[in-house]
Amino acid sequence: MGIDTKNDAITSRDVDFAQWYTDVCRKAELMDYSSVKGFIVYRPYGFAIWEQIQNYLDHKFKQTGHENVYMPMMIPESLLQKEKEHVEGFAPECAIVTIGGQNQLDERLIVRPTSETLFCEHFAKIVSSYRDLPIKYNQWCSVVRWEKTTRPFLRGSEFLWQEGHTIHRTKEEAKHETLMMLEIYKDMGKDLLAIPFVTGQKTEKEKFAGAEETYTIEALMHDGKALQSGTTHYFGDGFAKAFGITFQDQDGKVKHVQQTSWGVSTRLIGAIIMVHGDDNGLVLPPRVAPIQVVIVPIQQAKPGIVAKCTEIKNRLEKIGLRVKFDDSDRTPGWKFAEYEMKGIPLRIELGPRDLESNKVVLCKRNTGEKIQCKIDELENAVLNTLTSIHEEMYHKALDQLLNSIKEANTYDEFKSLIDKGGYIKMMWCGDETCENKIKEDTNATSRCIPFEQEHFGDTCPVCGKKASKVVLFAKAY
RNA sequence: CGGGAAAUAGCACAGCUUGGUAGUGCAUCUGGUUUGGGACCAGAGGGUCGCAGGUUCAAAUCCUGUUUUCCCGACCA
Repeated sequence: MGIDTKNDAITSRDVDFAQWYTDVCRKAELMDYSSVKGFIVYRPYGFAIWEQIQNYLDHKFKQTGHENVYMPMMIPESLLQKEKEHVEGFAPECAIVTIGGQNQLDERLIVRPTSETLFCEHFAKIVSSYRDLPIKYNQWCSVVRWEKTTRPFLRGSEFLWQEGHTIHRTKEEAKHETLMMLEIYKDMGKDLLAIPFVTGQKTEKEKFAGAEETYTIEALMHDGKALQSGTTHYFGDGFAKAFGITFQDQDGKVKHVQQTSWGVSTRLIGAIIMVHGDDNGLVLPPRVAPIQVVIVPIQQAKPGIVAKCTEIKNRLEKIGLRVKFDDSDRTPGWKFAEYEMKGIPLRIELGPRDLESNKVVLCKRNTGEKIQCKIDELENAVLNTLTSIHEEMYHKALDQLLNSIKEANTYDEFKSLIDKGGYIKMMWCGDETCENKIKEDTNATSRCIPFEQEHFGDTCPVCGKKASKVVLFAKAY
């Protein structure tokens, strides 16, 4: 009924994107707010998406020789302060414990905002020979950063993530690791999330506190804003020197290790929502969807309906699919709307008409398209449809990304383009003052120096000096 | 952290101006009829009004503080 619709409907994506996003987060039952600012409850359905991401990445990490470990949550203040740039980068957003039990602590403890320092302290203890290298660790955990403005999944005071930390014998090996992990993240976008990422290097201004080089995967949201979705860092020997991580090499000399770190977070859930979602709610790419297929019975009281649905569920589970059969006494219309809100990629409808003709209706979440399918051919049809849903979603997002990238040859052109959203590519002199000016004038930031470089000018449109690199700018979350 | 708005049942809101200890719709529960796009009828349960103080015979309502959320800036994954 109309009233029902009014209460359950979400804000239109193009009317108020921010409100739409919040509505989807809550109505798709991904999260709930807690009573502490910036800390959210990850509800089962939201957490299940994270678990899919974890499963995918954990497998890739292990395939590439990484081991999972767990570091403490608390960092002694003195430890965090060992690397100058690092502490300066994180100090403003640290939560600090000053009391333990009943007593004031002698040394304050920082709730980890990231674990570089803990890994470094540990590495220094366990490495002595080149034979000990490389060490490739990963940690799944949460970190705390006292953010001033928070939004579910996109920016929280606490968020879940993985952080990889590796140390290597040579610069080449560490750099290779840094780029290999970036490639794994990019592949994850394409294979799992159906999100195309632009990859490239961060400018000096935007790189990680303490890193020598930072690389990034950048995605484009439906509202035209960019989202940094993951980063990998090459540290060189900066941390190794600060923390004394040394080893004796084959030539007998004592050397510092070469180090990397890399991470993605639950922010990826925000990316999925904002890249794929629509006015009916969430739209999940099939491979990351906790439930890939939902079976909705029509007139389920009629003989044979429930039995046939159960049979279909079993057959689909047998080929490895995640399937839900909703035999609750809700009406079909209610179930359609509910599972669309939750973004389940494929719905199977089965009623008396279907039973009679030995067919089912497949309905694709991403397009709404309905397809008749013979029950005998169900397995292949479902697998193929899920595959094509993934491909359609990826290519739609890719088209949006590519169409959004505009070239600016003058600063005026840049300023008018940047307000329309998307990425703007522009020649850049390499000077941070130009980035700062752009930030001040337009609120846009440099997102990355893309790997795919081209040359369409000799000067930086902002300052007029010589320019050799193309940089992508955008307004970002 | 600055500027603005908000907080009353699971959700969305009304009540506040002019104090007299809550109301509507949806949701929930029970029974029945239904079922191909958020069903219908009948009945029932549920809140002390974000939190903490204050004023008052009396506070959802007035005052002070505080927390959280949303929007806009500055900061960041």
